[in-house]
Amino acid sequence: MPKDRSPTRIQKKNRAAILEAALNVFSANGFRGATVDQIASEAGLSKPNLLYYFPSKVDMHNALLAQLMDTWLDPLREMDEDGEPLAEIMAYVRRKLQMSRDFPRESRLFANEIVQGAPRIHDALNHDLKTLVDEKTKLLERWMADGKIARVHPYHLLFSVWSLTQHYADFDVQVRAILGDEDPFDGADPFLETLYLRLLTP
Amino acid sequence: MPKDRSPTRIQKKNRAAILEAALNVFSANGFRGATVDQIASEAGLSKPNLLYYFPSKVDMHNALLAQLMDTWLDPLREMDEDGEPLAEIMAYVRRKLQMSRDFPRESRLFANEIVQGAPRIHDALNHDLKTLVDEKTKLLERWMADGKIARVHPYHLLFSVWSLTQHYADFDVQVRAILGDEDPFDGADPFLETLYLRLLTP
DNA sequence: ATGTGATTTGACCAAACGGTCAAACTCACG
DNA sequence: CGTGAGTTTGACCGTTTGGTCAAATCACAT
Repeated sequence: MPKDRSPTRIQKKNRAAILEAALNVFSANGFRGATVDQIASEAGLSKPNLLYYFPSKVDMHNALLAQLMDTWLDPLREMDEDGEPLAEIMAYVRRKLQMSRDFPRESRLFANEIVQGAPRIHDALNHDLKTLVDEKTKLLERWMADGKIARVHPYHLLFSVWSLTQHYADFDVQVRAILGDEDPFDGADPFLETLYLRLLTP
Repeated sequence: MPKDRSPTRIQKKNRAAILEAALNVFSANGFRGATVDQIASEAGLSKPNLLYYFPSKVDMHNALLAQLMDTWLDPLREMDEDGEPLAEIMAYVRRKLQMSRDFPRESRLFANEIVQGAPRIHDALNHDLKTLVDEKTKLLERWMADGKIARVHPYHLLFSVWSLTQHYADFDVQVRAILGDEDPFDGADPFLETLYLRLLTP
């Protein structure tokens, strides 16, 4: 087992390679669908070598989810109470859509986990996510009370942002089956712009 | 193996029980995450007995997906070109949301399949779905050209309906983590009503 | 009741799985 | 170069998995 000391050059390289491979395999097959052999082969390492860096399959999965949770909530965290309300929300939507474009595997990792009941991240949902969401919905409600944006159910407003943006990553196969060669994001960007402008302009 | 003749009373009962159990297990764990033993135990039958009715795990999964594909596309099929455009679309959204409420397991079965690249229903997406969608988007474009509804990208309009409605079934755990005791659909219904009214009113 | 086909099951199998371990190899550093 | 820690692996283990099979039981038409 690698020591707790500062990681060696080799440790850094291999840990990164393993997490990269694990992300590919977990996001494409779900936790139970992924096999350690598959991750090992994708990382270019032997199976025992993998388990030398991560004691078990669950550990790899946890490492990915933990590392990801923060990144995933960042776009919402950045919504600024001092900014122009409508512009802040539109920017949030744009950041979320950008994450679906740039990190589709991460999005599918979450989707897999949540569709199957989130057995491994239930706590994070009820604490980290719930806390942040409650803070930001208060902000949204203030903006609505001030007449800066139209009145809608703030929780469902957030749900709509999540579902509309993550759809392009999670249901990519379906989207491409319909669109053919057309780049999904070329159309998604102006569509969401229009949608939220019409929905939220007071 | 049961004969091809007209199914006996016992065959009907057991096939139904198996599909019901399989739907529970597949939708909660994905294809690879589900085990035949689990389905058998949930159906109250022995494993060999299960495989007497369905020759393999894949066959159970296929039976579910095939049986489901039609049901799933029905709400869109019912969108009537002779109806009032805006009302037709709003009714479609309501039907889709109702399906998320009434058939969350079916929704998650699809979600699991598509998030993981739809390996088993690629063809159905490219034929059945694509054909129906192309037919209905032509209708939407006609309505837009006639000024009956606002101009938006028709494909992305359909994506938005799918993602916004199915979100309540597929991401149920997350939605409930945020909403607490509040019934998700109580808020979803008026929210989507408002959203599509504002988006599509010309 | 009896015979025939439909139904059910305990015992079993080979492959795939997550994980272990001792032995071998490599690297960095004095 | 030598040495000790860090790294790698082939062989192996127990369990789980999808699936098989022969034998036993059941349902029902005659």
